[in-house]
Amino acid sequence: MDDLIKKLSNAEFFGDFPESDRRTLAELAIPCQLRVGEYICHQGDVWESVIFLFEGNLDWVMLSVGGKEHVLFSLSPNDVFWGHSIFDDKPMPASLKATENSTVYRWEREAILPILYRHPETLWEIAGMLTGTMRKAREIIYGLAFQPVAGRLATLLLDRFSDPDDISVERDLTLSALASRVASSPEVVCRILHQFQTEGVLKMTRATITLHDRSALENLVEPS
Amino acid sequence: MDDLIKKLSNAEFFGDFPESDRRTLAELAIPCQLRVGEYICHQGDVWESVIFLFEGNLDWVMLSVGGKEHVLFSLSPNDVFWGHSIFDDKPMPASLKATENSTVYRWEREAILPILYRHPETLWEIAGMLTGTMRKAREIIYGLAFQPVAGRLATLLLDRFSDPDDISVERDLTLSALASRVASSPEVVCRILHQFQTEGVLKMTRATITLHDRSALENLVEPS
DNA sequence: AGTTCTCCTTGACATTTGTCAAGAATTTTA
DNA sequence: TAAAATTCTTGACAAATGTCAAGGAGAACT
Repeated sequence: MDDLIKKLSNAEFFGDFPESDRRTLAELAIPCQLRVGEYICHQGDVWESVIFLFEGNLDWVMLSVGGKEHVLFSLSPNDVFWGHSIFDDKPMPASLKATENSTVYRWEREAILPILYRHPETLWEIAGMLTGTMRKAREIIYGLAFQPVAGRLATLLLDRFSDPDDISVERDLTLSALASRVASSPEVVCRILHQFQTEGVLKMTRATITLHDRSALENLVEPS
Repeated sequence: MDDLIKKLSNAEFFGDFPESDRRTLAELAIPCQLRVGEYICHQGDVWESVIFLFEGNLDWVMLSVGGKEHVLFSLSPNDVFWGHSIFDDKPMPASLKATENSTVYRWEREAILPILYRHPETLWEIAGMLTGTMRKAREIIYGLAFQPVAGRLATLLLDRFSDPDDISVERDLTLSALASRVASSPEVVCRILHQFQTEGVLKMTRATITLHDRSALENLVEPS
């Protein structure tokens, strides 16, 4: 419990609350343990909750009628996520799925609203956060509308190699996982990665990917 | 001026304000006349404004490096649009372009904030509106990630034929305009429309499109 | 009426992407 | 350690889409 209060002090929105409010929050929090593959919210459900990801990793994933998945973004420890339904009472447009065993604390809308009302400036922060999410969505649309799979994959890789000094990263995502992030198939992703390797852009082993030519990837993003 | 005040009373957000605040808003409003093809805000600019579309039509359009355009949605008369920069001071992710000669009233952030602060509940409405925009974005991503061009076009047509009784609509969008809404090319759109016609789904003349088989379009949306 | 311009239409072709299938490599489970 | 399951890899092929080019049809302008 004290652990939660402490973590909340570094969280978005709640970090600026007075200690007493964080204590109240911690008392009201509903803890949830999720195993890999489990969902905390399902696309289509009305889900009027806020969650704080204590530990683990959650993917925000869209499911198609045909059974395909598209992962739009991930939540990392310390992230706060506001269910869409809180703001408009409508069903959730995607699902939250655990990709690791995760610990989550959840608040129902009715529980958290009274606390929120004590901090009107938080509403501005929420508007800012929602705007940020819209910007992320815009980037995804841009990629899908204007870029081929190779370009989207390049963007994804550059994101993984965000530290300019780190030339090597673990291959912690399977080809299927990569594919569901660039809206393609594992086979196509496999081919493109090997093509990158052939061109000397990177080198793969089963466990790692080593980047040899960062600028080649950067040029792939936004070519034409 | 009185005309503006009257129209504002039917607008989102401002409609619930007391008359006096609407009057203040009208006084602070900066009127803008836009001719077809002109922009009121450019992708990349920091644009801390709110606008009210008095008359005309604006497209929210994304520009690619390669010069292509993707229209995500349109604003109609009486719509209120909040520039992203208002909430996070960052550059706009897309542009607003007039597709008809339009009359717009604009408020700078600093002008409108004091009024907004008098109505805290408006911030909830804004959060709801932002959530609605995110839902729209989600639909676009869904279309791009999971549906072929024909499916996206079917969605667009069904939207135009929203009234079940109206079997005929004007062809007010050129093939290029249609293409930029489904992220494709005019040629492909042309072919698909003619294919629809061949299949008896609809009938085109130069001026109108007549729908003959609504369910065929509905089945195209979400096939697999 | 004629010219100019934009838009529509179509064919042909290249490129990209999706899909199926099969086998190899690796990891997990028993 | 052996068996089972998953993941990776590749080839072959089909389908979807993009692009170029050329001509026709209509609208706008002079």
